Amino acid sequence: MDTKTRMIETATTLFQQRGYKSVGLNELLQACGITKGALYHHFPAGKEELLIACLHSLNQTLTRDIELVFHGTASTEAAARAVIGEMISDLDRDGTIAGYTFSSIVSEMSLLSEPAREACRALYEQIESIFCAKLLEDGFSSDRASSVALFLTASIEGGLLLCRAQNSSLPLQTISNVIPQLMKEF
Amino acid sequence: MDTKTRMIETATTLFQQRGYKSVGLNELLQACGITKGALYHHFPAGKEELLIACLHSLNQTLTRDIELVFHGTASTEAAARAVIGEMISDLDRDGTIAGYTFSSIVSEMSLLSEPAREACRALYEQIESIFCAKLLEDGFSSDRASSVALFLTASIEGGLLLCRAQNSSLPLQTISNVIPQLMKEF
DNA sequence: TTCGACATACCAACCGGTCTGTATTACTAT
DNA sequence: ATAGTAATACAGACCGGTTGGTATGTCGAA
Repeated sequence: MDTKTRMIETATTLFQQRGYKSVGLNELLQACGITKGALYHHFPAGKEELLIACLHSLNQTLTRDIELVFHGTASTEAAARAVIGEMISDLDRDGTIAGYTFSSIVSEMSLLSEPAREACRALYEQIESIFCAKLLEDGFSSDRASSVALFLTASIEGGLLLCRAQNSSLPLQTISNVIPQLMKEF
Repeated sequence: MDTKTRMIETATTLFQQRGYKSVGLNELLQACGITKGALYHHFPAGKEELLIACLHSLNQTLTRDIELVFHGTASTEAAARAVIGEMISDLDRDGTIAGYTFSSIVSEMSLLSEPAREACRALYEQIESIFCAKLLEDGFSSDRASSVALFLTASIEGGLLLCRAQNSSLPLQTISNVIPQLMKEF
């Protein structure tokens, strides 16, 4: 794997786990096994440009991962619960959340960097659109599909925050169990 | 108002808006209109001790504010929507979210400081317990009440993240509209 | 005259970022 | 085919500014 890709992948995980400011440049470089020369060669604008690159990369990774799960499941409900299930087992195994969230980046950077905020917005939009497409397949109306998609995205991201605060995967488990109720047409 | 209280109130808002690391000590002192002497006089352990104090203070403020709304409304559904309504008008007025959330602190500090994580956990627990009590009043079973309370907390906090990313209050509006569905007994 | 409540000067460590040096690869002119 | 050159891909020393934190000084009230 080339240096640039390795940098992005390593940095993405660090940023997801601990946010932007908390991850120092030197620590980042050490984790990637590179030097400042390499960083500023590939990302002339420095740390923030790397962050944006990480968010774009995350967009593709996340899209691929989620769509993979979605194509293998029947309903949106089952798909959502499968996604949450993966998050739970990741969390129980590693003790930390990285793969599916970027809440730390959103909350920290939305007021600080407009490009970063925009990249986060696009990421959420992408996730919502995948949920939304599946909901339409399930026969939901366009309006309700987009509402429920947003609600799913929000509750999963919020659930992750609760997991972080409790240092446990139970909140996500509860979220997963309540989701069916949300899916009922009426 | 005495110095210590003023410090806590000012710092709380800053931490809520931008997280912990992003708020520099000097900036904090300037915003509070004090000097380092005062800070380290009242909080010998420094910045982190101040953060913990902010979280404890936030716990009381939030409890009071939410309970006030809850006592004035009939159902949990109406109460939750009223709380969200306040968040929306705050957001539309100030352009920034502070009063009801601490997601930036959770995601940034949960791995970094155990006391901070614990304080955040207690905060969420407190919020959930208020929702839960009202749900029990509404006749929900104990199990369902705590599940729904957690779900409400998560989706509101997640909705705030979406608002931050979109720089708009629309996500919370949608959340508010979908909540009734969640409340239906079945 | 002691003690709480600060103010202020100062500090080492660290921050993100720049600069210059160098090895390797790619291209090109003869 | 080969010598010359330019561009790429780093490495690592260095920089000014900022960080959180400390030590000492001041001053009014008890």
